[in-house]
Amino acid sequence: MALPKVGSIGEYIREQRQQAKISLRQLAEAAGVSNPYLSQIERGLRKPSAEILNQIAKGLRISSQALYVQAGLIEDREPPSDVITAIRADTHLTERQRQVLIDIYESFRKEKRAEDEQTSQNARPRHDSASDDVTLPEELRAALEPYAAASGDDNVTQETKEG
Amino acid sequence: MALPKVGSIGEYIREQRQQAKISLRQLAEAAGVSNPYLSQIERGLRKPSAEILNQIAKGLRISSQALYVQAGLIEDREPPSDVITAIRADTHLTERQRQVLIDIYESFRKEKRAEDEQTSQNARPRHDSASDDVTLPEELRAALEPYAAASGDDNVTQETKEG
DNA sequence: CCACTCTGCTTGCAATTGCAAGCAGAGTGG
DNA sequence: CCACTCTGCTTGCAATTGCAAGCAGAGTGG
Repeated sequence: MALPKVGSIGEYIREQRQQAKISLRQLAEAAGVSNPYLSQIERGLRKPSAEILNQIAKGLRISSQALYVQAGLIEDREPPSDVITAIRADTHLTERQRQVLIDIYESFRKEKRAEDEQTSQNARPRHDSASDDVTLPEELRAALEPYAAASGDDNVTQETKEG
Repeated sequence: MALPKVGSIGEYIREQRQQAKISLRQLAEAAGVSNPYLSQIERGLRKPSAEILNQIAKGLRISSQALYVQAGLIEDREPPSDVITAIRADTHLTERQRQVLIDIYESFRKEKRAEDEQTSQNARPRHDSASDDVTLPEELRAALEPYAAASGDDNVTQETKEG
């Protein structure tokens, strides 16, 4: 169960190569690997490094991802459906930024939920403003205050608020 | 230019690990590799196989793709902002909430990029305190003002900025 | 001080990768 | 038939991976 089917990567490469009507040696050259090695990879006798895999994908002009998925190295297209998952997976953010985004998102969710409940039965006092209101709970307002409140100064305070 | 920087995969792993506040041995165990090997990978002395890379990604609970991109094994042609996709697809948010989240996210991205350029020179750990400044550009501060600053005013603007 | 437990790193070695060289079979053309 | 050129495969070996064992330093607690 652990390994999807590591061996099948070779078969897959061979299939793709034959479909492209190119010889083993041709692909080997295009991919920058030796032909014996490619032969062994296709037959499952060798476990190519990620780099080699990538070069082969280039040589085949197929998506590297397709190859990695076949190799069981990528979970087959992680569904980005979940906002939190996407945020967590986003390497372009700092951990702190991630946390803030998630906090905001969750507060939005809570708020929206409460709002939805209101439409059926009256639960909470609500702002007059009809559709567009976006409120943040107190804790989050506090968290955002440094950014939203300060208007005159560009330099955000260096105050460290731990934990 | 083509290759981002193959060696940086190790640094990237180390960064992610330290950000997650786990020790080398802990990650090694979580990833199912030996601690000496992980040490060598992080320092760029070893070129891990695709499989190992995948396990490490799992251990770090980050996207395998992010790691492959870092390793220069995937062309990163994919929009790295699955976050935006996820936000757009989230039916539990109001349109206004979505817009705010996306705005914040994008400003974070800009900020992080600038920060990375700064720190790319020295491979040192960042500020010890995780208190990293999370700043928002002026336009965003303005956008958030109604929520963070004042609580009484309902008069949300009707201006629709079609994007 | 001493024992214990973390931290990451170094060493030495079996296992594996990756390739140069070469083999056998099929096809082409003189 | 013979020479040549494809096809993919096998062999043997240097280079590399990946790990068990162990080291040194820092921190904790008796």
